[in-house]
Amino acid sequence: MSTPEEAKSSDFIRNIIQEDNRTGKHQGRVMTRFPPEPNGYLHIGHAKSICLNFGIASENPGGLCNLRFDDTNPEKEDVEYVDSIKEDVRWLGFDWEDREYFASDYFDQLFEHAVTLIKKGKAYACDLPADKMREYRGTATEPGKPSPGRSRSVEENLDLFERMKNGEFKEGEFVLRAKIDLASPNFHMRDPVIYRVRHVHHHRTGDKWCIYPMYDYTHCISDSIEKVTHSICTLEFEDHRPLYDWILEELEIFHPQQIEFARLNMTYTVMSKRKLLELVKGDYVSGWDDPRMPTICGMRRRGVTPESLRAFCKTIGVTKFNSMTDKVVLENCIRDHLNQTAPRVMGVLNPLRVVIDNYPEDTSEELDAINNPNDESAGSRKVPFSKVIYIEKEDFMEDPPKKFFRLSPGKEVRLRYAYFVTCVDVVKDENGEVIELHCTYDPETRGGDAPDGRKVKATLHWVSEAHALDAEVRLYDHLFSTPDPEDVPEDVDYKSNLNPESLQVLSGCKLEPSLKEAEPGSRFQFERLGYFCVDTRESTPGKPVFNRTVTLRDTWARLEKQQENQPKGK
RNA sequence: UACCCGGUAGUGUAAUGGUAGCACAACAGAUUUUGAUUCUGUUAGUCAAGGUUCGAGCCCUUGCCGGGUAACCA
Repeated sequence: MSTPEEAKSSDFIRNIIQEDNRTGKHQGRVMTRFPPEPNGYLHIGHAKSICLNFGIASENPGGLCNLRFDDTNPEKEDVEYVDSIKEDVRWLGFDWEDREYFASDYFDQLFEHAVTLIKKGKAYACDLPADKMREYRGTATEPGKPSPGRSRSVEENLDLFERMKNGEFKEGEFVLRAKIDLASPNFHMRDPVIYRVRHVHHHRTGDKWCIYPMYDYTHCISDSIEKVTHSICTLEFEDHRPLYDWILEELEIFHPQQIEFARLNMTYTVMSKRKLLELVKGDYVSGWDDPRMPTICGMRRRGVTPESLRAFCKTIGVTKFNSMTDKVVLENCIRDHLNQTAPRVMGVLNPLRVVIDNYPEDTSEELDAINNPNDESAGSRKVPFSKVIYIEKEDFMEDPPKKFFRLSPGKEVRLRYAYFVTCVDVVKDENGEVIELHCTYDPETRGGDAPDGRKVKATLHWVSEAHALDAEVRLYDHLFSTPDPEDVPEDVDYKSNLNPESLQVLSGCKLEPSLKEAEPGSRFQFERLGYFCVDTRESTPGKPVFNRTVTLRDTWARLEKQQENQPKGK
């Protein structure tokens, strides 16, 4: 028996591993790794990779997944990113125990292996400048031509590489190249650079090195050192696999299998680190953790749960096909989990004052409200009710269309957990805008049921004016207004697709008083509206701030939209 | 352009030569003190052409379409 949570999910990668286990390829051992470069914050695409790598490890007996920082480019990397990555992986619910590695920890071994390659005549020092090297590499139809350094002797190469390490050369003066095949149709095999000179400080190794290994060279050896059995990466590395294999074969060391899968694309957002960094640096968003960002920290701040992110990753699957996942799939996973776990409360975002004419003055009463209909153990709470309350502006229409069930003159509705009320008067300001309603209530309907069995079509949420907690509420919409913001003509910047209305800040929202004690980060369902959480950065007891994580499904809004689209409706 | 990879309902994915299934979306209905949730039902798919086979989404060939690669980034 298996619960839905642990239901088996299979994909082509898991199938390969299963087959390897069956044939005893690695004696049943399964070792994966999550290898981020610490040059940015993790986003939901990384979550897919994290869930894949850690998930596979946990599904196999004795399986392990390492966290390894691919930190071979000190110019772009920083400890700030290292720390955030660790926090995000942990928050997502995964544990790498003591297996926290850095490619930079392997710099000595990497150097020795390069010496081995040189001694085998499989690597050489090359002093072609970058632009010349590009030229010498050839084109799609023409093979590359050998650089002058290609024929250097082993001794000379050994000496040159040693001097590169010792800092005798300026940046760009020399590189170390693998000697493979200048005529290969695969450009990565046309004598790729494996070491370059960089006189820069590294966030971990300090000034010890002035030569740094390249990704292709570093990654396969790092995997090998860690005895990774299955090295899972994204599709753009497919063309690198022959190089990955070549290096390990020449070095005659443990040979992991590289497997590529399609990275995640999602509608209404961008996923490239470069673009996300641009949005942060250009102040298009408030930071990496802006709740509109697809970053893990952004979604965390928005109120998304790790459970729903994991469920999402399971839902989208793993393939080699480039696809675009609809954002509603994510939203659905979020609603799914929050619906089970979030306590219900009442909050009015756009308050409309309602005076209940026949309710006694200077008194109030406490009504029982259920905390979570999906979780009996969540219990109930008391909500204060009094003569003046607020309801949502949207819940009243003076001249309602046919299917509008909510409040309008003469209509009776239920106030959730309270009473039936009937609208008897509408107060307007000089502009004709409704500013206050007068209602009467039926004392017999206390708690929300009519003893005479009469029904109402709508139940409204409300907050007592005298007891209300004032709060700021931030409503978020898609960061971009088009489903595929990167799909722009060549002369157009993707940022022109930024949604100018992605953030809406509401102040003077009225919340039920129980929310006074809400901890930063805690999540609630505001009944009939959506899921909200207390902002972890800017909310204070004196000035509470709530973020809307996601709306509830809203059939009425959809109907309204349909009517708008065909104004000829009956 | 050369090379590599891919193409299954609107979207995301199963089917390892043997009944094309699931989820989301959409639509219709039931229930409902959240127009939520829940439940039921409906719509809708193998890129194309040829070949192999008793049998092809799956294998082969060609074409079409999409993506990737051509940094001293990862």
